[in-house]
Amino acid sequence: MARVGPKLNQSNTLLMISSIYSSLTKTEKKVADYVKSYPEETVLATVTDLSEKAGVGETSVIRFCRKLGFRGFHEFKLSVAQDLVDRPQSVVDTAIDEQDDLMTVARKLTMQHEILLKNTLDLVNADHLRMAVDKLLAATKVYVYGVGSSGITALDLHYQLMRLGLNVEAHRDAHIIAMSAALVKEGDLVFAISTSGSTRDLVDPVKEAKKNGADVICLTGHLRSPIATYADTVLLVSSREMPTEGGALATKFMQTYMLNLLTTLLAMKKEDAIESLEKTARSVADKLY
Amino acid sequence: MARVGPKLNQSNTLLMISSIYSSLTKTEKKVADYVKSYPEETVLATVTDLSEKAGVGETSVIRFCRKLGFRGFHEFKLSVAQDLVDRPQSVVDTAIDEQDDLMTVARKLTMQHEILLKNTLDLVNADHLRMAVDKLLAATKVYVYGVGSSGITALDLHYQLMRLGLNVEAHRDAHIIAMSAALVKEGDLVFAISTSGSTRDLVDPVKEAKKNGADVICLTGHLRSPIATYADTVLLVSSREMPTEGGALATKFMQTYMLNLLTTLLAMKKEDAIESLEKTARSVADKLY
DNA sequence: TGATTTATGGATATTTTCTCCTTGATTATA
DNA sequence: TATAATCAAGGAGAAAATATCCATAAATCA
Repeated sequence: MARVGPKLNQSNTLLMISSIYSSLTKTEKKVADYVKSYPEETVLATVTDLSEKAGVGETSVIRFCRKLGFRGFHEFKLSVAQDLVDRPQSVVDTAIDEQDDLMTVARKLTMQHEILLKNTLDLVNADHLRMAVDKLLAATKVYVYGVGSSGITALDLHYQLMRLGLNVEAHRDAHIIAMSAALVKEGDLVFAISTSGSTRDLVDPVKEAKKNGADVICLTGHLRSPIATYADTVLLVSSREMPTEGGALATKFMQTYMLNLLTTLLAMKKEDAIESLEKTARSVADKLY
Repeated sequence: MARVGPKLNQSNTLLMISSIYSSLTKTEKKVADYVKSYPEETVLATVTDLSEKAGVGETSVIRFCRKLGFRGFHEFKLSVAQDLVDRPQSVVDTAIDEQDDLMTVARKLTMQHEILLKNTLDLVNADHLRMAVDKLLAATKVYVYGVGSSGITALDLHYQLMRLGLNVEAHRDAHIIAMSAALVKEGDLVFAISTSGSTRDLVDPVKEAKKNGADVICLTGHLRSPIATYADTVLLVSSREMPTEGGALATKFMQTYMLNLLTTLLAMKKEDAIESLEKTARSVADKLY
């Protein structure tokens, strides 16, 4: 018979079976029935397995595959396997439900994170971002401040800037931040991280630092917050709370993204960036098994 | 080690190859390279074909498949076929160029992060994730360990678990980790974070902790790494080989995602989770302007 | 350096796929 | 109704593919 057949990775084989079902012989229909009922088992079966399960001869199985347009049993199985991959659903509600199973939660959470990413991209202000990069590269010394969850982000930024070879110091103790800010000089850069933008322990030191002549960049989720008012450069991340709960989760994630963006741009602009990265990587190489 | 390996129709095999790439032998890497470069050809090839194309013996091809967790070449091909469905995206297409302007970099980086998210979703092993959640909730005390960049992630996890009301402690000093691990008891849970999975300062304490009867969860980018071998539960995130090519950035980002997933699931399963979150939020409310 | 482990591929065994051919059933035709 | 012609179906065994075993080479260790 003429080869009507599907090319791998194109049409839906299970559907195809239905469409030619009426043109199949009695025996071939048995095969078709089994395959449609148990596609997962079919994918793992051999010709002999399938012929037994369907109650037909092996030859009939092969003929069935040929009739569908495949070169043999092997190609047929490959195609059924591809049908089993769940394709991305177009419209999905990403709100996590109490009784969602684990993988559903994972999928929905991934989608939520994707949406957050897109939102933050919309919030990126090219001028402020460029300023931030230039100021970081120009600064005599960079002081990163943050408390609570943002304090940990401050450590992340410190880690990344240090690896790029910048002169940087991070603090997440309110008292030490206050003292540090009292000592900054012109040419220094303060990088304040605060999700709310209203944290006293950060707002006061930022005011102090500005008075002392330092430049101030802030990373926050709220544009109209005290800290954004005092800062010279504002990096904004999406602060929209996630449906389930934790704004904290979303915020941390978006802060990480923004730091990556910043680091990437810095690495592109700083000549010896790659060299610094390699040096730091080598320095811990012998700590591996 | 626990078999995390790929179940058909679940994880992304091409990605899995990248994640264990460093643990492959020279010959096996040849096979991996060919498969990653020509997945379409691979799906239609026989063992002999593939061994010739890759320039290795047939046996090495079979061994390669087994190493990935498949029963044989057949299952391996089936899984690669499934990967080829509807996945034209790759990080390569969004490679950042030297002369890209700032917003282009931002857009490309966002895309890269989206792809990373999807990739890590493919790597999520439901069984291990469920185990991780249950063990975290059941543990008398949770010890989070990490050094370097992963040490900062350890602080993040500590922050999130603490807010959920768990009994948790985090360490990122190699000596203190070693001492802490020497003192863990049955009923305790060690949560080890290591991108490479080969960091001595973590592998040794993990061994020690296991000897002392503690359960071990690890968060790593490499499935076939020492730490994954010793751990009872493995949480895998998408990893990239080259540290200079943004590997470190990607890792931090994906670790954050995985922690969010874990935290979300914990919050869903733990009765007084919301209450704990509210309590901790109120406790810092008066620190705002 | 010699000993021991690990990696590798060729020879070969085993399994699986596929072809050939016989048999039985059904339909068409005289 | 008998006979020819066509078609469906499966078993036997050939062909092809996969997997195992084992000898050898390479790497690592003591």
